Amino acid sequence: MRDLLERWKREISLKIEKIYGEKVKSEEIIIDFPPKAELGDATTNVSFAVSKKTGKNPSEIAKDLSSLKLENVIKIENRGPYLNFFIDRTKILNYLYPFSKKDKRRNEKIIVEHTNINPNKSAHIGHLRNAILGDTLVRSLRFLDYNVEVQNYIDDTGVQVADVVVAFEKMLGLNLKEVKEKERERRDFDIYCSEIYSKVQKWYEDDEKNLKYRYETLHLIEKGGNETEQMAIFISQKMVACHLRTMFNLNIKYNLLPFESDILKSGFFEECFEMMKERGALEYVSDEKDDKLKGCWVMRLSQNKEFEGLKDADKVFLRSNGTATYLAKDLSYQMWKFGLLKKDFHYRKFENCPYEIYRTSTRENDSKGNFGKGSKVYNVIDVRQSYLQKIVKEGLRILGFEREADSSIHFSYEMVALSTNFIKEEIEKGKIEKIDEEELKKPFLEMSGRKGLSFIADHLLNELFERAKIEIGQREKELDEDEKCDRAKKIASSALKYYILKFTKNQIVAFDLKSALSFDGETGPYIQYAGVRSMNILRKADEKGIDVPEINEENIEKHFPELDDESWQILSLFLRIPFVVEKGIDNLEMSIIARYLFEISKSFHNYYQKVPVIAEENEEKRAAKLLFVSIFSKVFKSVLDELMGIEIPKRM
RNA sequence: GUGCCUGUAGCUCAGCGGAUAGAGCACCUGCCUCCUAAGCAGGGGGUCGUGGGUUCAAGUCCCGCCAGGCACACCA
Repeated sequence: MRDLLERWKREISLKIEKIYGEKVKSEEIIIDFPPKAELGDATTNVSFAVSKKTGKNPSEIAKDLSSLKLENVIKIENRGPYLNFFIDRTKILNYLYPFSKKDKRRNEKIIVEHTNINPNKSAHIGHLRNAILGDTLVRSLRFLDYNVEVQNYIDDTGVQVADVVVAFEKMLGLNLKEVKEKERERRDFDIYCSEIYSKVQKWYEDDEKNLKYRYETLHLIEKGGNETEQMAIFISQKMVACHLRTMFNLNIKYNLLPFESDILKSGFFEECFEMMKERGALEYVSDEKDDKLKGCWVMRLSQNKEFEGLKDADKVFLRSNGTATYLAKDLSYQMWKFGLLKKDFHYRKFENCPYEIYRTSTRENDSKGNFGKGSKVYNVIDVRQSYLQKIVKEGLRILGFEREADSSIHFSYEMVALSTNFIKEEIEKGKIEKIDEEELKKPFLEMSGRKGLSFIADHLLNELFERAKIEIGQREKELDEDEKCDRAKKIASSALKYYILKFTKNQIVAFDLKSALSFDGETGPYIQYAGVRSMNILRKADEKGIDVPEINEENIEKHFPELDDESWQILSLFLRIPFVVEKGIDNLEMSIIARYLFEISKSFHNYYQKVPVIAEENEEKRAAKLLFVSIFSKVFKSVLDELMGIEIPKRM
């Protein structure tokens, strides 16, 4: 399709030169899609550009240009200043998905990092937004035939996990064996850990003396070779397994789990630190100086225009106690992703996962792998970390890695907050503790683990699942449990994904349970239902012994001249798929893709209502319609799956 | 203080400088003997926060203002 449009542009450019003697380069010509289907399959407003050069009336120009002859175009209509193109329907198979995948993009590897949930808490709806946006980006890139590696970074060091260990060992007095038993008892181990993590925070507040356990524990974990370290490893592994399971339920998968502890042990930081020093990018704040940063190695950014006006433009890289800051770890990791470090991890399979996934390792006998070395890196991280992402990028630039700095893309999006209406309902149900009245006057509140303001991903998915089961039960009384669960799972997952994806990235999602649980209107199930309806028609045809023409060029040439406009208009929407996906990626706006799929569904529902297929009396026309439905069904199903990981249930 | 984001229908939100400003929800009216209504058709409902500017054309671009949110740690 893209090649075809390029050829059109060249033709249009030549024609303009021939008529007016003015040159409008083919790159300047924009071929777009008209706002309404009856206006054709493609459109251009090139007349305005010509008008600018010649001073002629744009509508006149459009009229002159409508005499063009373009490849596979059956009719060109001028409507006011616009030129509308109507494509030869019998040629659609050349441009329809599955497209001939001949792009030369395979050599390039793109790395997408998303999800990144700390292994001390359960996934909440904020993490869902991250994972769903990240996964849709990954799917879109793969759809356009890019080679993509998905990484889910695990921050298993630092106080987060240590606090859970303190909770088990010191607050609850459990040893490793007992913790393992606890894990076997509770399938929702992540939720249990979140709970005790929150309790241990209070435990610290109640008696400051308890804080000493945090540092003792941190020290023991760092030193290694003891049961405390073993417990920390056990907890983070199990937590990660829980997170992977939650995301797997949404059809979201990863290729590699880089563990922060491995980054530290592999010496990435030291290598990066040396390079930074060599480039003179770091400055040591000497102990003699009366500076609050004395004893630290800092990145001086105050001279940098980008960072003007900051309160404090010096970022600590190495703390005065000799440990690396988040910035330092992140920069080292980012460098590794681009293959800029000499050092590399070892790799081994991560067990406890329903599909094949690797984790980083520092064990000498684990294998070498072909991870990292990307040419472009997308980091899916919410907008609150923009500042740090900017510094990481600047770090690459300072080190002279201009290309890598430019190829480091922060996919930033707004947070998920809780709508106060929802919070009020939860307070009434006793699920959330009472909070300040003043706070409740705002439209939404940021989630906070400390205040207990959060909504757990698995709980939401469960509510959706149960609701779907009820709806299914109302429609089909005698359905076996397995089939019912399978359908409910697909419906719940799509409802959740669409709910998140329909928002643009800069819009704060003020989470509201009622709209999240909706299956009507602009929702995932609505989209799935369009697919189900197309299958219903085909099934009915089969039951009645009506022949559905096979999808091939011969049949299309034979039947499509009989095709009604309504059918064609839906197929015409399919022609835009690669352009829509590309636009989504260029703008990092996944809602474009989601809403486009909703638009297609809407046209099909409309068609289903308006156009009888099986009941069509004219056999020729019926064959054409059935061929259309068959194409719709196939393409729609594969596009939904590939772009959003949404599967269509057998029936709804 | 500096920077980023948001402001469009009662509510939640779409709207890459171009065709009559849209969708979903909510409300009202119709449509199940039909390819199952998780659907369809129709209706009411808008000074696109505000004041300037650029343009043949501005909800969209530029500047100012107002209102909300976020970020700027030896936390990640």
